[in-house]
Amino acid sequence: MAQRVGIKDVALAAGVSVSTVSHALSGKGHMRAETRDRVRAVAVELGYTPNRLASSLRQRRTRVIGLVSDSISTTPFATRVVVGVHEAASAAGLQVMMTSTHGDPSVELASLELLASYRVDGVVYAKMFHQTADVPAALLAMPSVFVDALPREPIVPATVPDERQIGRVGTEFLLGQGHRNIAHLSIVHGGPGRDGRVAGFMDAMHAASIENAEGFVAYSDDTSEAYARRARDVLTASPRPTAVFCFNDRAAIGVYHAAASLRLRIPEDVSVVGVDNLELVAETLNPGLTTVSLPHFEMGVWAVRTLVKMIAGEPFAGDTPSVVFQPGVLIERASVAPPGPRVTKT
Amino acid sequence: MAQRVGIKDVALAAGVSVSTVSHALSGKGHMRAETRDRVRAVAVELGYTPNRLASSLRQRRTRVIGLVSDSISTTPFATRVVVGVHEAASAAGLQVMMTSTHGDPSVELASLELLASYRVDGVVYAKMFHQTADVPAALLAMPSVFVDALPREPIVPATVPDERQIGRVGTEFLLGQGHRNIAHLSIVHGGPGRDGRVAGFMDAMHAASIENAEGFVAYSDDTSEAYARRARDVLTASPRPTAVFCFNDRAAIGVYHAAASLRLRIPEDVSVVGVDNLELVAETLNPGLTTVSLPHFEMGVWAVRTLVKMIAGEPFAGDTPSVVFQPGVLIERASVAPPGPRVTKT
DNA sequence: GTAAAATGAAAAATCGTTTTACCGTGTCCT
DNA sequence: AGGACACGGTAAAACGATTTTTCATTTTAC
Repeated sequence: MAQRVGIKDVALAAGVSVSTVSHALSGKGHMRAETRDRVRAVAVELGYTPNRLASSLRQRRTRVIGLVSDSISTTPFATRVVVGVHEAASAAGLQVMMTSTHGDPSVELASLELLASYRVDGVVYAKMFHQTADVPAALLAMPSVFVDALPREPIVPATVPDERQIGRVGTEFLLGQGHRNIAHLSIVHGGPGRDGRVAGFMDAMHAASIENAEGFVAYSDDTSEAYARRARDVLTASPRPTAVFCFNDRAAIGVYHAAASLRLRIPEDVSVVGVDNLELVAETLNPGLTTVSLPHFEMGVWAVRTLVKMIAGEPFAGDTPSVVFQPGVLIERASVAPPGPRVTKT
Repeated sequence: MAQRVGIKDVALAAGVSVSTVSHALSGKGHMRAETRDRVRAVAVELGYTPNRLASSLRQRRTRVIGLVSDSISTTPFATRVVVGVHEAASAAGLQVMMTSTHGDPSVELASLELLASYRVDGVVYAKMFHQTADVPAALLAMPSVFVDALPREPIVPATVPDERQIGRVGTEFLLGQGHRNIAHLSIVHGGPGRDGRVAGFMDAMHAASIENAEGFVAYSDDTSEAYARRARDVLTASPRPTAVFCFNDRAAIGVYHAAASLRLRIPEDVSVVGVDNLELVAETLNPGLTTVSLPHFEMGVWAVRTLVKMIAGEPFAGDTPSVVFQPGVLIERASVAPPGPRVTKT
């Protein structure tokens, strides 16, 4: 009882050699089915628990992947990536070792070295918002994938949200409901997310032959209060927009507050669409917020799937595209109605 | 370049034996400082990365702990536990391997066996809401701690929220603001969380010499809509309560909706206090929700700290209390004001 | 009937560390 | 003088598996 039972004990009890036990359990070498079954029976009877340390040491693979993220939960997005990674890893028979770096490069380096010392089979390198990032040298020593970040040099596969499509989808939904005078409430300090969504907004507006769409874009700081102030400007413009497409759900909160203070009803007087699909927010708002969900879960899944391929086969070769853009999908709730004086709430 | 550099290569390059390298790097055996430094220098020069698999195999400890949870993110609480566990683990020089069981006992068993095969030094067993749970047999083989769950038999240390204190704190805050007619909106199907908070509510009311506090408790299903309906009943009672203490933030949302539909202002006409401190919700609501935060982060931290002690010393002995109750803390926002006709908004 | 090939299982090497035992040499103590 | 002990270091034995090699039997082929 003192020691755990090992392959050696099983061998002894079954009256065979340790190599035979190893083969029997892994089903590798050829052997009589009778022997195999007997060995396996003895193993479960003895309560044998394999030692993955020994196994990994010998096989030079651990079936563990690393996940280094600059945050595991300061935003719900990070959490979704984490969940996606875990689910896909679990499906592939992999465990994950997660480290959080708080965006500190020295912590990040330490994390990567730590993961290397555990000999993880690969690492998912995730950022918590869409950006361009350098590839840490330590990453090149092992299979790795970027998530929500574009490597400055295309030496590592990456996946990011298709911001332009996201901007288009949100806008097109409003256009489809008959809106023509649509404002876009965006942010002043922005990266690929901001630019892509603005571009997508323009795409959709132009495709609907609406001129001068640039004029409908307003820029704000990224806090609810700033959004609320800026939204007030937008909603007091003349002619007043019948719908607002927001950079994110926080901006949408700002619009709700501004609308409340202006005694405008949502969606009767103004429709609003967000981006993020923060469930807690979208469902807390009254009425529920229609919003475009960001593909963080999907990015996490994609990341470990391509990591698995890289681990198995050629390291980041041929058919693996360098970067894949994941689409967002529109989640309909109750914050959008056709424009016009008629109230269309069911 | 083909192979990673190991302790052997360092030994060769430094002209010493592998045992000497091992001692030099770990600082264990006695040796001339000069030798030690030279070996270390060679190690960094060669870019030596220790192999924790080999080290763990030999030392019979991995510096990895397992975290098995029935969910990693279906609620923000689970996420907070995860963060607490990671932070405390990182501070103690431990890595964590997390598995999600979706509450399925067979998955749970598989998870525990998997973690055992990786020879984790211990495991944190977390549930996503306060409950009493059986101790899986597989857990007994290694140091382990329960989080947000009381083991049916006291053979494993555990930590849970101090529900009674939480109920008391929320209620006392309202009493302190001068409220006397306080309703408690609770849930019909409940476990320790429900009972504890109701008891805490009673405690506070009785301590304020308010009779018949039971009469102020209303029970609802745990959905926003049900809460809203029940809250309507509560807010149309006569005399109308001047404040509502809610079982959780979702119930508070229901109160907000009911208040809106009854044209009651918060906090001027009715004050509300929640429990959970779901930041996204509390800050989205208008006005911001005053609520009692649940100690999930702290429970995660406590769990790995006591796990560390168990791993180091005597397995769950003497001074370790069997279960510790973590207090909640009141987070003040804008949903509470003194009662009475006067508007006291600053 | 014998050589060659296939089979089933055991023995030995290996993965990269840590740890124990040990070996000289020199110092200190009694 | 002689034992104990510190020092600085090395060799070798673990740790618990997998994989390669070896070896003794059968089977198959001619």
